[in-house]
Amino acid sequence: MTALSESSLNMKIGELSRRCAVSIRMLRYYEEEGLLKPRRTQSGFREYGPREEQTVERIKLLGSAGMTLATIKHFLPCIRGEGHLLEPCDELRSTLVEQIALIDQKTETLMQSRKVLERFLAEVQ
Amino acid sequence: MTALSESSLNMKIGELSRRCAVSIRMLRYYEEEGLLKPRRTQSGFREYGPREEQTVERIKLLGSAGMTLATIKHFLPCIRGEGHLLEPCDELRSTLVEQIALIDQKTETLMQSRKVLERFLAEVQ
DNA sequence: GTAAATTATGACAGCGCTGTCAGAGTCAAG
DNA sequence: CTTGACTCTGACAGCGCTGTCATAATTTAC
Repeated sequence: MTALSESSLNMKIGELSRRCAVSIRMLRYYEEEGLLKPRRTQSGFREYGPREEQTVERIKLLGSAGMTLATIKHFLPCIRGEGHLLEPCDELRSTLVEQIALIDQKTETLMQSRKVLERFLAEVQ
Repeated sequence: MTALSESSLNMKIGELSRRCAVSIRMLRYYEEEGLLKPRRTQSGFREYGPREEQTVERIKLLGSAGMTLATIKHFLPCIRGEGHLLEPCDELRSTLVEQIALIDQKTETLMQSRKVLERFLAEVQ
């Protein structure tokens, strides 16, 4: 029987992987890095529930914002619900500001690079 | 006598490093990757001239545009003078277009990330 | 009961540089 | 000739993931 339970209360890693579109490798890696702590069956298989699924979604969200797992791990406890923040944690606030500044800096670098390339391109025409 | 020749015709790696502000490690790496082929003294020391210095400058320029050394290596022969392109090489043209598209894509990703972070930040306030 | 699918752990590789360290030879100045 | 500065080669480490492979145990399906 293929496991396709809707609100899977105890998925094994394969199903969570499918549902979250995150590779099994990465799910194990999240655990390795301390972002996920699934229960285990007697035989040692990982068991994930909705809570873990939610955590993975949060990780994906923050990850898509360019945060490293280490940073995400740090602030995972500050996050709740559908991406809403829990504690008005000052540290989180300043980290967010830093991250944004970092992004702006990277963007600036990319714009510089683009200029250089455009200049080259203009010369090849 | 500290070597500070103006138009150094045969600099050793240390001087080129200073003049180009590129680490010795990287100069050797450029060579390893086939971007630079300095002469050698009898004892095996690398000797660089203005030509090599110019090459390094080009590498820096293209590198600042986000190109990998492999890509730079590929098109180094197409470049001349102060960053002016030599052969109106079609391949170079399309590579430049690709690189620009890549940059735009990265920029787009960064903007997405920024949005996510901004949204978070707004919620912490 | 047996084969196929799934899981477990651990380790190695790769991206594209970049630093650093070790061991040895070379060059310059005093 | 000795010392210190410089160079040589080769190799390992790290960034932050991410894939993959090997070996073994477990579970599932027929």
